[in-house]
Amino acid sequence: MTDLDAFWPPSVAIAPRRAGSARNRDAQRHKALSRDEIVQAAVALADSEGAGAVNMRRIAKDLGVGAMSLYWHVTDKEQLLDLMLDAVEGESASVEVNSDWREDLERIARLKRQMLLRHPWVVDFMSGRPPYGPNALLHIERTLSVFDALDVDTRTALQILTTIDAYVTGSVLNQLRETRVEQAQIHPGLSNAEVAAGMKAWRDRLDRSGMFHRVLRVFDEGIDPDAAETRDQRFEFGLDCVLNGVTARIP
Amino acid sequence: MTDLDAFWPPSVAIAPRRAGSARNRDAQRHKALSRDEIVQAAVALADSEGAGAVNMRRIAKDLGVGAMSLYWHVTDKEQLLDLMLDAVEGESASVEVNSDWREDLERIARLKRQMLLRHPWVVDFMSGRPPYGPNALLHIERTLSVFDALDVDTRTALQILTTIDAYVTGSVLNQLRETRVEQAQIHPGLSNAEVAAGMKAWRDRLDRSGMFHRVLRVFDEGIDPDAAETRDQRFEFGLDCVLNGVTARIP
DNA sequence: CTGCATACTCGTACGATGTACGTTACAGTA
DNA sequence: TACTGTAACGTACATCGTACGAGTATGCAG
Repeated sequence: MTDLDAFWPPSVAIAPRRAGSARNRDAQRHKALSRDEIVQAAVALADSEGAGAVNMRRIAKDLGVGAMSLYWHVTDKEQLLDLMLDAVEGESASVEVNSDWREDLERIARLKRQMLLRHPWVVDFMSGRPPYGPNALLHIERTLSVFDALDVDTRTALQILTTIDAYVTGSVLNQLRETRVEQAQIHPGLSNAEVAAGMKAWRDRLDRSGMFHRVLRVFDEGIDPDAAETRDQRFEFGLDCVLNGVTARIP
Repeated sequence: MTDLDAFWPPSVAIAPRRAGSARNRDAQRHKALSRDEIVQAAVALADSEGAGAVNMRRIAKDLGVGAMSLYWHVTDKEQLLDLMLDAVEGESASVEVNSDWREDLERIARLKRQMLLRHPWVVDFMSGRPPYGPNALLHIERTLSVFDALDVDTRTALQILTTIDAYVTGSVLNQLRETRVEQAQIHPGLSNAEVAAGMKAWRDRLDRSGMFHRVLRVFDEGIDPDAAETRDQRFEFGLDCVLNGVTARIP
């Protein structure tokens, strides 16, 4: 595995990894800690306990080391988050690309969605973080190859990719807003009947105000905009729209 | 102005506002604090100094009040963030709707984008928060009216709206990833030449690895995927794709 | 073997933050 | 005057990021 750290853009200051030089790394193999290990422990923690559980002391404990030991390998918690994000981007960097551009773009979109659903904390950390880490670049390189055989200029190809990416990201973000509120709701331990009663009371309040005729139609037609069963299908609906629109840009 | 608090869904526990009853509110008018004031102060703070600056002590100081006074009107920081989000959703709730559905949907999308760019902290707080506050409902009600004269079933209408919303949100999120890294970069005070040199060195590193032929094409064609000048135009490209795809769903 | 530099590890401590708890202040009522 | 409900607030504590510097292990030069 090549050292990908060299491929961070200059706008991101990724300090060189502090791991021992090749000469003495053998001699110190009994030392467990390395930057990659820290990143993976942090990812595992975020996966299992959510973004909120990610703190330096806890990561250190999971690794069986002191909290401050981490700071030899990463400069910051911020940098660690950057590394975490790029690490999971690597999961979809080797997506398969065939000859049918539409199928390829669909596969890329679904793969990215699955990645985001596997690591829901990504959307919590994403907002202020550099978008072009090494693995993200690998992913872009890979997905650009979809257009190799097509007569599409580079700029358009890139715009198509970012359009799809925007849809996928936004879609997962919305989905997570739904599911997390649901999960938070399980906690108080209400019976199904109580939940239904709560919904009905809400519906009636909206009704009495007279301001929500159309929203009530959604309600009364039995459409649950957050229904878990239709989540994939709703994603596919939007993806289909986006790709249909993209078709016009591809000869 | 009606009291919109009644319209929060049952999955969200919004405690009744603690403001004095109508009877004695007059008598205590000299007391400054109210929930709305707190929310507005928090929004103003987030607007001017970013999501990171939002903390209870600071909000209280801006209001000239003790930190713990806020907790009479708000149960949580979490709840305050919920209220902040819904408050800014209200800004686009009264979007104009005319007869041309495509123009309407474009206007709605642009308005939401402008709102998110005006309040960039929204994307920082959005992820785990309830999506259907009162103002969000008003917005949905309003935008559903686009389909009034069209022969589109409710479910499809809703899916079209969430598709567009997903694109807009994801697009702004990606844009903010770009701009924030740029702004962070201004700080060290490098000269233009130094920045260019850094970019060139990065390009050469990518080149030497031989793994990034297509990414380098983007580089060498002078395409800056984050160029500020083309940001609106890139948004419009994707929006156009999405709406073209939506057209197939509308008779 | 001794001394020393390098490469790490980690304990302590400080400032920032959310907020539980209890107290204080004041208005209205009786 | 005494009592009650509303609201503001001061103190204190747990949790977090991390600066600082001391401690330890290893390899090497003499």
